[in-house]
Amino acid sequence: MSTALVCFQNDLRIDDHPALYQACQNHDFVIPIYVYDPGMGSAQKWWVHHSLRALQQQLSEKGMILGLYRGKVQDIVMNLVKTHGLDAVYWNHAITVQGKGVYAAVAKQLDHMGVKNQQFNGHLLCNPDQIRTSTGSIAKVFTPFWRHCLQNMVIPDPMIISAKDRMVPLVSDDLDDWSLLPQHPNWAKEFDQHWQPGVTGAVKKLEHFAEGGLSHYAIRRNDLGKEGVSSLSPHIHFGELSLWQIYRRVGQQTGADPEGVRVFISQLGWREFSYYLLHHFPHLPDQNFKEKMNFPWKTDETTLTAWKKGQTGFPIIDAGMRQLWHTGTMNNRARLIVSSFLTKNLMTDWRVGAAWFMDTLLDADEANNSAGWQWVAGCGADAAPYFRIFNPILQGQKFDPDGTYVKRWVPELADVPARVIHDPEKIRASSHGSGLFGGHYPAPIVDLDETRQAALQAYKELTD
DNA sequence: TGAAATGTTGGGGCG
DNA sequence: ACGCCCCAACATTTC
Repeated sequence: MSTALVCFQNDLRIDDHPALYQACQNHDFVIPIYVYDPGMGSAQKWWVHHSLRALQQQLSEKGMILGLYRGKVQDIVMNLVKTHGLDAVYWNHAITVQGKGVYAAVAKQLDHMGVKNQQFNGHLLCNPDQIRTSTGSIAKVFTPFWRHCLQNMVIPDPMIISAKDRMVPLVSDDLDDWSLLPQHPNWAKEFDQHWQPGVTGAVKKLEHFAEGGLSHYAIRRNDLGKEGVSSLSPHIHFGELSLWQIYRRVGQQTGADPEGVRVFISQLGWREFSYYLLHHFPHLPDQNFKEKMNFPWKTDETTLTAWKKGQTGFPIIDAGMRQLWHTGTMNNRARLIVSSFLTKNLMTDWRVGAAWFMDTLLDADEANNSAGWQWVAGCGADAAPYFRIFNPILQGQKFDPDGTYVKRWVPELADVPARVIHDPEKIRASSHGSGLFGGHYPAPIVDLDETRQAALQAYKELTD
């Protein structure tokens, strides 16, 4: 009789889980474990609590009991291996910089002890070591990278595990003891109106999107007032859906507009590109990808706090930041607008914005978040040119023309006509302006034109 | 996955 | 009738 350990990370599913699948194929008993990382963002702690509950249930139905542990992964794994005489340890490749280091050490020690250990790709569509440009260098531009991926991609058949014989539970933590849910105050109280963590909720979202929004995705993804996006990102981040499952599902959707499918799949491509960059440049989260773009960042706690709280006086910015606070997510277009505003109009270091997103976004992801912020700040791979500065008024008028998005998240402006709602000056001049500014909605915290010119000047001096 | 400044064109008002 | 000017509307360039 042989027993294997399977280490779960952000792959909280049981199907299309290569490590779990192999363990179940090769061994009589399988012990799945999850080790908690207290460095996780606050919003994600809420998610992972519920997702682990769901995973426990799913594993239990297959005869497996999820062990929950805190502490150093290496100590925990070695202790289990020695105490229970385990025959093998399996896991999907770690995808964070820290996780890679941790698991490399685990593999080394297991090798040293002569304990079988195997790692699998559970998170990516392509092996990042196999994608190169035609000259053999690391790809730094999205389009050729993604074309190469699409050509090399192999989507495996579904990996479905069968039930194992039930084991006696190991001594492990109780999920409730981790106190992952916020109390006093419970700022996550609205989250469950928007989200159902775990595979069941993930599949519901995938089905809903494939049958509905997918066809119109190419256009509506930018439409802030409509539910045009898939909202799958937290489920993808925690690995409740495999990329292969998503890829298969959208490909099978009959009658879907091929352009919608193509654009949606290309979003998986941007994720893939971010992971590729992080794999080859482990400093992506803390250093400029383009080293020379070391902007003269400013530190201003007052404007930073206004940005975080959605009190900048620019309706589209405030709507985005409040959507983030209330729901743990933000429309991608809105992310571009608020991050351009923070880095360019407020001249705030992109790492400061990235840290706030890591703490508040349910889908916060080291690779995507770092690559995205660097892209906006102009120091990333295939980045927006430094002079591309979004005007929040124009962006609002363009992508939220009837003001639906602003009115939903900034209720102070609910009665302001759509014609003026994105422009603070026009609101002030309208009959609704009196009493609004300086009252319960803030006046703009910066002058758009001045800050734009200042940013251009600062960026220009970098290149001189 | 920009915005603003600058350049060009063409219709219409007007002397 | 004709040239001139104005200025949208659109295109191009620049940041």
